[in-house]
Amino acid sequence: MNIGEVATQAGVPAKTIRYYESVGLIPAAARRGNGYRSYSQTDLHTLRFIHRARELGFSVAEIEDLLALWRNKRRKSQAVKAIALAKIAEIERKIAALETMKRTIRHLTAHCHGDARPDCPILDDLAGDGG
Amino acid sequence: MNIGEVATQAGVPAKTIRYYESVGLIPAAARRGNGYRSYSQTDLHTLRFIHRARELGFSVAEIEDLLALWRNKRRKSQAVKAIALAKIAEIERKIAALETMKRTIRHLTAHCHGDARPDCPILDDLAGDGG
DNA sequence: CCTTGACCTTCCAGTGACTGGAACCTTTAT
DNA sequence: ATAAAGGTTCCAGTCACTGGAAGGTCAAGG
Repeated sequence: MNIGEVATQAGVPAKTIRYYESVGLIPAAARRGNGYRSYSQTDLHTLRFIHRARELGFSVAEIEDLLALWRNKRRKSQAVKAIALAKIAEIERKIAALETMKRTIRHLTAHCHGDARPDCPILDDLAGDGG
Repeated sequence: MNIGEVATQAGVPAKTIRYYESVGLIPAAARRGNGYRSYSQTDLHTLRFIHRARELGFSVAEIEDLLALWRNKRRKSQAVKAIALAKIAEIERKIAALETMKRTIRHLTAHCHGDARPDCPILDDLAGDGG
């Protein structure tokens, strides 16, 4: 497969695949006589793995670890589970931070008329007049 | 005030204040004879406004709009409220995406032994074997 | 007078994970 | 012959800083 086809099949832009290669997340692809990159089913499988992990919020660095574990038939499942649980904790922290932001902004908007008048407690509060 | 003091008072690193100036978020500060930047109470007030808005997840571009509205005594409060409500919607989208990630990862971990054995449904699922 | 240290200045480079675009080559179809 | 669609490389930009180098300024202490 050329890069375009594997990109379509894996759901990852061709440009991004070249980027993954450049940063060493995937090994350098084999080349055809014309210099085009050539991908196998295994490469496609790996790219799909990466795509799914990225969707789930894993960083490229974390995916490197995950890929090493995936390829290592002797890995311990606890190593994988630890990464997943840490990611859940991180997601929960992010959600909590966003909930706090949301509550605060909602609170600000609650007292703003939202009409043609200039009076706006949102700006006053952002300025620190109210906290 | 020198940049260090206004930085402490506003809760924004000096480096970040110079950055804000360089990207035009704040006007170029007045300079003393020795070339040091000099800040007024108004500048401090603006920096605090920016700090608080950043904490609440507003981008620098959005803060530019908010600052323009803040300075404009004839603004309509609906313009401010619209930005705030759009931000709430954006935060809600982010939270929903994170919740989906969390549910999926939690689901993956639920079937992984997490022990010394290599068998790991997390990796199998990431690879697409199960979805 | 000299030094030390804290503060200030500028500018350049790096972060994460791409993405856009230029300039060019190859293949396929018309 | 030519055009379109694919491929190649490399450089620059995104966002909001942050780190660091190399140097100027200021107040206090010996």
